[in-house]
Amino acid sequence: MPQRTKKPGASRIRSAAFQRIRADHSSELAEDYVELIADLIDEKGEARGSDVAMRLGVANATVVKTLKRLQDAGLVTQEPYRSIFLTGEGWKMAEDGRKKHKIVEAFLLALGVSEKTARIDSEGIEHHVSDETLRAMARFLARKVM
Amino acid sequence: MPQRTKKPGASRIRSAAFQRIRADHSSELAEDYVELIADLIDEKGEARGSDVAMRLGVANATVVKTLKRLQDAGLVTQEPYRSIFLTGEGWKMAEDGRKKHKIVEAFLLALGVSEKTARIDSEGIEHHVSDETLRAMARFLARKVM
DNA sequence: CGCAAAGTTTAGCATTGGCTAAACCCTTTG
DNA sequence: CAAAGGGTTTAGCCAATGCTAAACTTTGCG
Ligand SMILES: [Mn+2]
Ligand SMILES: [Mn+2]
Ligand SMILES: [Mn+2]
Ligand SMILES: [Mn+2]
Repeated sequence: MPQRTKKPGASRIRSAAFQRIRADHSSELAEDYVELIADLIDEKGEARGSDVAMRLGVANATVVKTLKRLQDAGLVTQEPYRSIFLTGEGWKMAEDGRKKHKIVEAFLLALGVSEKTARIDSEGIEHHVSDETLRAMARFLARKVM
Repeated sequence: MPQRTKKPGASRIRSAAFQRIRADHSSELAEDYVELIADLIDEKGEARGSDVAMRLGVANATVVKTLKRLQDAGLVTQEPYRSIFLTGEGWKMAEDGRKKHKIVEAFLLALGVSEKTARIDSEGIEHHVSDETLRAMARFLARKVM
C-alpha cells in the first residue's frame, strides 16, 4: 500500500459541525418563509407573494419559485394569483420558529445589544442554535428577570 | 391606478436583516475554508485538499472546485497535486475568523452549554454575529472571569 | 527503474436560490 | 362591460455547492 493511509476517526467527528451547518442551511429558508407568511396572515389577514418578496428583499419571481418548493414539501398551499396559506405542518414550523426566534432575540437584548442589532443578528443566529443552547439562553433570561 | 399601491418604506427596513443573512452566507464558506486551511498548516505543516474535504465532510471534487473560487478571490494559492497555501489576505481572514470563532465558542461555554455543543453551534453562529454582538459576548466573558 | 495503487483532478450532472424580461391574468374604472 | 394597467407568473439565465465516475499524476516498493 503506497502512500499514507487515512484514519478517518478524528476527522469524521470534526466534520459533524459542518454537516450540521449544511443541514441548518437547507432548512433555514423554509423556516423564514413560513414564519414570515404566518406574520403576514396575523398582521394583514392574508399573505401575498409580493409582500413576502418585499420583506425578504428579493424579486417576486424568486418567491414564486421558492413557494413551489415549499408546496412540494407540504408546508404551504396556494393557487395562482391567490394569497398563500400554511398547512398544519407549516403552522407548526412557523410557531416553533417564532418561539426560538423570540428567545434568541430577547437573549441578545438581555446581553446588552441594541434593538436593531438584536433584530438583525437573531434572524441569522436562530437557525444555528441547538436545543441545548436555546435552553441555556432561556435560563439566562430567567435569571436576568429575577 | 387600479389595485392597491405599495409603500415600500417599512418593508425595506425589515428586509435589511434578510439581506445581511444572504451576505453572511456568501462569505461563510470562504471563512471556514481559510480557517481550516490555517489550522491544517499549523497542525501538520501543510494543508492538502483531501484533508480539507475530510474535515468538512464533503467530496474531494467539491473542495477542488471551491478552492478554485477561493484562488480567484485571492485567498489561496495552489498548484495541481500540491498542497494549499494562504495568501496574505487569506491569512488575515483566517486570523479574524479564528478570533471571532474563539470568542463565540468561549461565550457558549460560559453560558453553560457542553463542549460538544459549543463546538458545533459556534461553527454556524460565528458567521451571523455582528461586531456589536461580539463585543457584548466579550464583555460577558470578561465579567464572568472576574 | 518501473508499475500499480493511492491520491487528485476533470467531466458531467443536479439542486438551490438569485435575477430580468416577457407573458399573462385580474380588477378597477371609464 | 370592456380595456387598461398593475400585480403575478413564466421563461430563461447565472452562480454556488454538492455528488459520482472516469481520467490523470505521483509515489512507494519490488
Ligand atoms: Mn425566524
Ligand atoms: Mn431567520
Ligand atoms: Mn470559524
Ligand atoms: Mn464556521
